[in-house]
Amino acid sequence: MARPREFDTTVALDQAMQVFWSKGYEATSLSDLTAAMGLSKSSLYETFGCKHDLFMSSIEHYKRTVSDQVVAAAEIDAPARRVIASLFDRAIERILSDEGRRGCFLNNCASEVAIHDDVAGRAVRDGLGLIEAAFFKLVKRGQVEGHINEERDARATARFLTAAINGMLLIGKANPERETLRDIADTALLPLN
Amino acid sequence: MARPREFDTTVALDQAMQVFWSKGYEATSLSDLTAAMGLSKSSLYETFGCKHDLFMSSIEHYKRTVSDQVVAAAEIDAPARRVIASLFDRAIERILSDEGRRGCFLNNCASEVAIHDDVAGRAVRDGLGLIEAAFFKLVKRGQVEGHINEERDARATARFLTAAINGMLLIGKANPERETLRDIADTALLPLN
DNA sequence: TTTATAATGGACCGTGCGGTCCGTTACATG
DNA sequence: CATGTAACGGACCGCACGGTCCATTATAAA
Repeated sequence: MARPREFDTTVALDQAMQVFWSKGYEATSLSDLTAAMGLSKSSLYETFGCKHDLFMSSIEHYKRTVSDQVVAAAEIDAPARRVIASLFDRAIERILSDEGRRGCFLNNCASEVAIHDDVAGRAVRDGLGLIEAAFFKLVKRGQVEGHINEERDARATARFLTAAINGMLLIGKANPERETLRDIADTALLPLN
Repeated sequence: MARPREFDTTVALDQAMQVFWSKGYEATSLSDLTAAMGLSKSSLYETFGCKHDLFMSSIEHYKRTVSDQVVAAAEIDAPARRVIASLFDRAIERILSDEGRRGCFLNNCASEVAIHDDVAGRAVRDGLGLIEAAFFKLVKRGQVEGHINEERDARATARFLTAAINGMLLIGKANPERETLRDIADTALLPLN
């Protein structure tokens, strides 16, 4: 009956997300998107709607990806405190790789559009909530395991860790130096004592 | 001989900075700038050069402003630890005010342009260095005064505080809730113990 | 093989962009 | 008052943007 889609929608969405992630919303043109996704404007509009719709879908796609990774990390069979430390370590390595310098997509979105774009802002807040939830779980577990100070409020600590890792990613964009990032990560873990 | 300038260059530069700060570089048009600055395109080009030149001047203007404020704060006649805490408090109040939700201009620039624009990136790094330097001074003083743990490395702590306050500002953009920000600030100060 | 159908490429549109240019204006000087 | 000069407003330019539309194409079903 119909000509079948020659492209994988999820793959295309991922490619769109990569572009938004690297360039930001405003600086991304439809040409950038169609080039990266390998389809024409008409197909893009047919499948994903307008630029802003696609942007929102990209955020949701990122949230899915991140939440998968973060849930996976939270379930790693190692002391929770170690897992938290390794999340910071991994973030450092990512910043120092060329690809990682673009930081966290949610972070970028919060910075660029969260104030002016309520819809995107809410999606970003939800996404950050996923990260906070993962940290919360880990902090709780770490307290049970005895490696994290039980006097700390787990919610407050999780919120802090979310802010700290995002702050580190941000600093890393302007100043991708291992020593600086190491200092930030090491100090950020002190409140766990 | 010549018709004198009817506007104050510094004031106009400040107005340009406000626009870039609120909207970001890409989303700011020349019309936005001329409207805010109260002059025409030709005068803008005559006095400030192209959009990117004006953007760089805005960053420098911000650095001057910030460094003034920050130096002033660092010199306040109060225990350094208290000054640090009040810097976080002030940041929280600013985020919760409508105007403050746009965060820190350097922070925004780091997020939006630091990766793709080397010149701006370097200026942003310098600016963050000013903040780090102010924290460094305060930490050192706090250690002498006996309110900050002397075992802490002052440089590492200053770097951490810079990342933490910027992380908090970032989270505040997506989630401007007092309780969350309070948690972040309180926990961020624990490494001083 | 024919037919119905939907994805496709690319021409096309109006708009607003960053940037240039020049005639006009208002003043400091003589 | 006359004149030289520099800042000014705004018309103007080419371009790329986001978005629309439709003839063409390839295929699954009959």
